[in-house]
Amino acid sequence: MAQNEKITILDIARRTGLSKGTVDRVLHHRGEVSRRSYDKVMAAIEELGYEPNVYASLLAKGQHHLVAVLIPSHEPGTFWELAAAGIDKAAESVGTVGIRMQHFEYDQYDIESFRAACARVLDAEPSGVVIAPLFQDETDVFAAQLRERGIPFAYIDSKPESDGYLAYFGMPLYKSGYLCADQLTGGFAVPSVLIVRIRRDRQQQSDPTINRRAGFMDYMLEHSPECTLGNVFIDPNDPDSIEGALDAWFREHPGTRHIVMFNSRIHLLVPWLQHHPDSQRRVVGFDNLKANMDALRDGTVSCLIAQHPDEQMRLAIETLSEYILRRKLPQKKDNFMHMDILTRYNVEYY
Amino acid sequence: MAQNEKITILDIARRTGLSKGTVDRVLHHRGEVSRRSYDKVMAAIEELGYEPNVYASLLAKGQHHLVAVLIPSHEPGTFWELAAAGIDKAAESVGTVGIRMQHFEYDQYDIESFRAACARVLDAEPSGVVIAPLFQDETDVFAAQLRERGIPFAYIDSKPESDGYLAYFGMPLYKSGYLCADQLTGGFAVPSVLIVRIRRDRQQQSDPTINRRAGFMDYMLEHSPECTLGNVFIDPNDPDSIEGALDAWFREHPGTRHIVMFNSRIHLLVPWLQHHPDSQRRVVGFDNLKANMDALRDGTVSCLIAQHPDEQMRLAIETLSEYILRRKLPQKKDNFMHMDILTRYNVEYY
DNA sequence: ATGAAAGCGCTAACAA
DNA sequence: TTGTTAGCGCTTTCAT
Repeated sequence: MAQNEKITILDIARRTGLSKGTVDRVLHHRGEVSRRSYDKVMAAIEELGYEPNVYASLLAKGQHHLVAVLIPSHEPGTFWELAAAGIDKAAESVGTVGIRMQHFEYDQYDIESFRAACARVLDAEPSGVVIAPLFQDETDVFAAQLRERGIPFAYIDSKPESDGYLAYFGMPLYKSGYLCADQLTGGFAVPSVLIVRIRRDRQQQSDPTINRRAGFMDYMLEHSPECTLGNVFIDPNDPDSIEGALDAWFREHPGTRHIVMFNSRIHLLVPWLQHHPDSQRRVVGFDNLKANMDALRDGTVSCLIAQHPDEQMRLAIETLSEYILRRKLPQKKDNFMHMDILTRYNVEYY
Repeated sequence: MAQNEKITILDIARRTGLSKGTVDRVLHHRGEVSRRSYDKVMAAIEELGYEPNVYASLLAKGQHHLVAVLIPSHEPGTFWELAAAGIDKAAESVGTVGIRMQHFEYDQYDIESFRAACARVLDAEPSGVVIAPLFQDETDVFAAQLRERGIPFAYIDSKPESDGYLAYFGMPLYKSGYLCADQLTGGFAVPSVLIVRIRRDRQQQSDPTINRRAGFMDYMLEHSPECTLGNVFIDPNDPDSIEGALDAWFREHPGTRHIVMFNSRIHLLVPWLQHHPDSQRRVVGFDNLKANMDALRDGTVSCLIAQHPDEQMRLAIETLSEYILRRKLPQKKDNFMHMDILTRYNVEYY
């Protein structure tokens, strides 16, 4: 792969009878070069098989790039905390190549804070940015601004409809719902399933789980058409209401043995589940939050579908780095990532 | 994390009243330095928070390190082909930091070829080596030779009892058997299970799956104590014998619905399974070989337990690189890696 | 449009 | 034991 002989710009300068300076100019397409010289240099590069020495280049320009990461603020124990952890991992691997990272957080329930964070990102003049987009329209606006400035960007977790991004890393949502249904039912027909959902108040905030729910529904339709699907809405900030809501539902439908949630909050059900044990019950949720994994370990939750958000972050950052440093485009633009099935028997090393 | 000011060896030379040369000497512990100077330099380094500039270093010494990878030869479609793929991935990430990779293959059924490969590795004078050890004793011998020469090494997939390695990356074998049993039975008691094994002829070749089998047995004992476990041995090179062996077994035990293999060869059963369809059957195997994943997709195999051997390889190489370049020890020496559960609903993006 | 030359931070050979 | 110095290959002024 790598050339064994080390051809330097000096070699190609000599070969063409030009100087290092001119060679450098054509190498970086920064004009001020006669057509004739340009061609000669290109020919020599081709002929000699020149490959730039990255270290020398980096050393000489002493330049450090900045990659900005724009994600919802990550309180401990939340999904975004996991993603944030990926920043540090990535920093380790690309930090050595002259890329620094800075993260900018916003309140996922406050569109204004998102706008403000975008502005701060632009002020920092990054060479690239990773975006976890929760507000569709605002993200499009921001993406346009980035494009205007020629700043490459990548999405993680989800992505808006608009194009122009360098890469996307995330879970295939529809299929995750399908997989979830299979794990919940084991492939057998079941009489009824309880879907627990978060009550979202107001706002254009799109529900990120609709696609997942659709996949789930389709699986059930195909494999368990007789199944009754019940919905219960809870308020994550009011534990009592959760107990109440579940009590109410089970009073009506005591036979339900299958419970599912499509977001990362399955851990909210743990208290109720523990007060009402049922060895025949199956509970499936999403994402490897600590609280969720604990519930898996003690058997309260049967299965979790997870996706290593830190890996997605790392990949996004590395892809961006490759592009920034060497203008290398990713192999695939849309990278749908593997969905991990977690049970009590394989959580340990996750 | 990263220092914002760039402290160079010149800074610390000035600070201590010494020269760059001396600073460099203490930085690389290459003696010829008075105790007094040494201390002063160390103090200054600490104080100023000096961090070496990797590019400058790499540029100056123009040296490229070699990491040797010693694995069984990887015919297409085998487990080791997957591991080998990780070499290229790692090459991408550490290649930019002055580390090249070279792999040395051996015949996993021929101890002599292993010895020969070891010799070739030593000849190449690598700065580090990754070993996939299949021959316990010979590996120990080789490890000793490496230690003698001060060459760091890491194991992947499995590791011998002896110490002295830098790191290990692999699957927790015993637990993988346990997990496998859970996936096979779904947690329910089952009447009988057929275990298909590879007939190994002669040689001290340790069976890499014994631990896995032990984990499996223990699970069954706990959850399905009444279960009958049958063993059938097949010869991977003789497809006809496979059909014959299975036919024979099922003639005697027509009620068996659970089949498992503890190595990566579950795909060998596909022809037989397809000729004898049974929608109630569950078949579980290991490793994400293409043939296995195909069988998963078409429903012949129910579940695969996999481990991304390419990731293990990548991690081993990166860990070695960190050590070679910066003498940085890995956080954990023994890295038991996550076991992935693959079903037809989540193979697609694996 | 092109060339010359001064670094970037570190290494290593050579002097002292 | 320590200091000096000439590169490593590339970038970037500043002349020309």
